[in-house]
Amino acid sequence: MKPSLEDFKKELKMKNIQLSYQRLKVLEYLTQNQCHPTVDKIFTDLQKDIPTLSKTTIYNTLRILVEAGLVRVITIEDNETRYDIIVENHGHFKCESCGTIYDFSIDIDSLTSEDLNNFKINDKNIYFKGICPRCLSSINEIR
Amino acid sequence: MKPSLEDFKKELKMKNIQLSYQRLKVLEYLTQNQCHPTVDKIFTDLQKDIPTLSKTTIYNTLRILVEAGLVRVITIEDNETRYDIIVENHGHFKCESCGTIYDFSIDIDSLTSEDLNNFKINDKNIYFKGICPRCLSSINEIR
DNA sequence: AATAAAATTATAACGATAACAATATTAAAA
DNA sequence: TTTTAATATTGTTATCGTTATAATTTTATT
Repeated sequence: MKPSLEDFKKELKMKNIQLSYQRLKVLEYLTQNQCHPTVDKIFTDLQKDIPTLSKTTIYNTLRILVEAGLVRVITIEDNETRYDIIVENHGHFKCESCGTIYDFSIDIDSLTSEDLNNFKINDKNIYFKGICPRCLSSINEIR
Repeated sequence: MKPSLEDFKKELKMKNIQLSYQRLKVLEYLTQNQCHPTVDKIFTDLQKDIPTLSKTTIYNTLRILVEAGLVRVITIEDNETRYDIIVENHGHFKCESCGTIYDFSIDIDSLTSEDLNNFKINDKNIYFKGICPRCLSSINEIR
């Protein structure tokens, strides 16, 4: 079951996290744009609505949302940190040609290794890299 | 079968990449220290042997080795890029307490998702986060 | 309405990486 | 072997994402 914006609001209230106008907008943005945006993209897009917006606020808000467990950090490339509203476990595929990040379903929970028997696992991440179908077909057109 | 330093040398020769003294030292370092070092760690350690060493050289060398397919970039945290000599497919576990990165064996090749049927997959990565046994036991000692 | 607490903003600082030009080293040609 | 060209290394500077800090504004509390 997909959590709605309302669910997220309730969860923040439960955790005693104030929902300021800016924070609300960031949360709205993340639920409506599940494209794993960077800080810069979020900032640029929201600035159109909130001209006084500061980038620091985006960083602060995201940190708070991550700590509250509503948002997840996606680290695929070292120079671009992306953010994902947490929906369900899934993997990420990054196209090396166009840069788009795709979600894909995969059963992460069942992933285990005997080597980690005595480890406490808090977080599992999977990401693939390659070429997406759109870029594959555009390469074929050129030939 | 584990590739040796000699194997790597041959591979570089085949790819027409000159093996300068600095590059050799980096390669040696990576084969002897499979602890997923950062650029800074490599630089600091090698500087003891090569006082004139420049950090730029480390960056250049690593880029070349990555392009040649001998070294793999490990991106777990966005603020620390790590490097791994490529041995075989395995996952990485980062301890959130002490920061150590552990390898663990896992069958990455068999990981697939129907969602990616039309995608060309070049690279698969798995990393977990949590607490390692050593840190777990030291926490217990305190209690 | 007054006060305290928290959030936002603007600015400056920081650190990792990349760009650049100058120097040193290696490889190739004479 | 000497000369020349190509490549690698070095040191410096620039860039960019992120964080720290202080001032201002907004929100909550009395």
